[in-house]
Amino acid sequence: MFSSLSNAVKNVLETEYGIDDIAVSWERPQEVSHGDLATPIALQVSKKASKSPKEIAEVVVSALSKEDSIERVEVAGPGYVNIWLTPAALVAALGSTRQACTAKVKSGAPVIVEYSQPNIAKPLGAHHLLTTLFGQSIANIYEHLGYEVIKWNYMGDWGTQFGKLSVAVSKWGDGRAASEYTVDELLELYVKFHNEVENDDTLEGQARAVFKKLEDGDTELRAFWEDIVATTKSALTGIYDQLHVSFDTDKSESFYEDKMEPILKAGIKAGVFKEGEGGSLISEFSEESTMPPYLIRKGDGATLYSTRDIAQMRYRLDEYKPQEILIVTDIAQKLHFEQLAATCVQLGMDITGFENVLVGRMRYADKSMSTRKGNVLKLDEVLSEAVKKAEEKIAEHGDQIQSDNPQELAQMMGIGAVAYGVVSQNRKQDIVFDWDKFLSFEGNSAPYLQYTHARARSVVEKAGGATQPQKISQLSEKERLLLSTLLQFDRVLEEARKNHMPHILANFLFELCQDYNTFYNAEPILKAEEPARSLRVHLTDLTADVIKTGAKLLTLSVPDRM
RNA sequence: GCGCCCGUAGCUUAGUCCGGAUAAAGCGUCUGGUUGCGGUCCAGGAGAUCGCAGGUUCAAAUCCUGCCGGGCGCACCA
Repeated sequence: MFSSLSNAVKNVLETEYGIDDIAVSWERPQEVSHGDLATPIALQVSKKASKSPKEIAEVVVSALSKEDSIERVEVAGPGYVNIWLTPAALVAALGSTRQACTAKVKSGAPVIVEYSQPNIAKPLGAHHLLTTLFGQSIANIYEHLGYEVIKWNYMGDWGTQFGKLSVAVSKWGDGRAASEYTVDELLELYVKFHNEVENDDTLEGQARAVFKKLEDGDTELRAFWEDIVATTKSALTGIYDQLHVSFDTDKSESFYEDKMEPILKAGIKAGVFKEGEGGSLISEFSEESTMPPYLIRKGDGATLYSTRDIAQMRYRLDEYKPQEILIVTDIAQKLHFEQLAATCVQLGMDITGFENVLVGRMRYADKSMSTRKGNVLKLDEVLSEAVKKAEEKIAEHGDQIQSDNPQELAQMMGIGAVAYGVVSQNRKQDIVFDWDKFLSFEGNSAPYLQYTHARARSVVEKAGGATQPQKISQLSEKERLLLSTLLQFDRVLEEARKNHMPHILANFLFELCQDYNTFYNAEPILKAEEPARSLRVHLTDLTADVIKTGAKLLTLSVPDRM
């Protein structure tokens, strides 16, 4: 429907003013009194057409007034065109919203989404929430819209940190086999290593030497490494399950162990990799770029994350021929990925589909989080605290709770509140960790969405199910508002996908809940006369479906009863 | 030093890419609303020189320049 209106506007602009290269944007007016749809197109083309905005708007209005779906259209303010659609057109258009609740059939080249990136031998920290949840949501939205998605967890399972851990275990461990240590114990040893460096400055060198040995194929170290990887992966699984996070592959740093040599050879041969200080290998960039040189190989011949990232880019392009590669990382890594991209281009790779999707950093109010210092807030602690708070909340409401399974509900609310706190915010924003914020249960929060969903489902159930409304000739103000919000759903999904911004979807769902609750309080549903009753039940049913669909894409579950 | 990001009601944020109507919400605060389809809800009030100063424009939170404040990055960690 929107596209037919857009075409009508485009046609008249072309015939009247010869303007044929403008995209017509539709907005949802802030005020109900401004109609269902509005476009500032007349203001935008005013200069090009050398006519006043109002004059152009009049022309657009007269063209649009011939459209069947339009009840009323007028010029407003400085030159806006405001449109009121007919009730029949509005109700008919709900079909596209209903369709948007079902995942589309997948087709086309795959989209690789890389996110979470935990380090082996370390527990997930609260700060991993950002890349993990934004990545998962972005992947979910792509998948829902019919893209073939490869969800990729690229774990830090290689590198000098392994040398450090090996040194720490042999120096300060209690003699147990490597597989016997828990992740938390491994973290303690890792932290101890960094503390001891202050007393013994040979430790760093030892760690590097041990990693070099591992990389050269030492079988004992290899077995040690495998034990640690297995321990960490099994610990991660539980926490990912709670967050509704899952992956299609976890090909990690070690996977590229044997894929770096060809890259290094080719890069040297092509003259892209040059000798740097101390026998190292670097790539350099043009002066205009202002980027510092990129270290590809260390002076001692050992590889780096940059070496593996180049090999990984090559591998992904060759193996999957993806249309997009989205790597979700925090903003501190921006320079690294710019250098990576420039280096890949120098090596002749076509990386047009690559984007480093940046998320903000999470900080505590006072100290910055650093695994090396051990002052990390562990994610499992955050989650269990959230569930505990939800349990208290449920107990407070006692008799009003209708859920059959309060424990499951506490999980949904607690984990949901934390996840919503992350995913409802612009991903580029830094987040200062604050318990009150993460355990918010009122207002713009996961439980608000969950409550509204349960309420709507309950109404539909009491109505005996929803049916297609017939012969709607008029709409109340609240019905119209809810309806036009519901109609935004498919466009919101596309916008969230295109910009890799899940919070656009979260904001929409919140607004939908507000509009539904306003409607619910203003109009009787079950006691209304036909045909209003069937329309209202239908709107209620669709609202519930949209909330459930959208929430799921954001990793949130919503209960039918609570 | 060079580069990047951020600065919007008391607090937390949306809006900035692509300039347009009276800057939009949540929390907090004040006043109201349930013999009712689920009150974890709803209606309303107060609360903002959009960090500061210039510039471009018919029109600037949005674009440009400078400054201030906060954060981050800048080769042998990832």
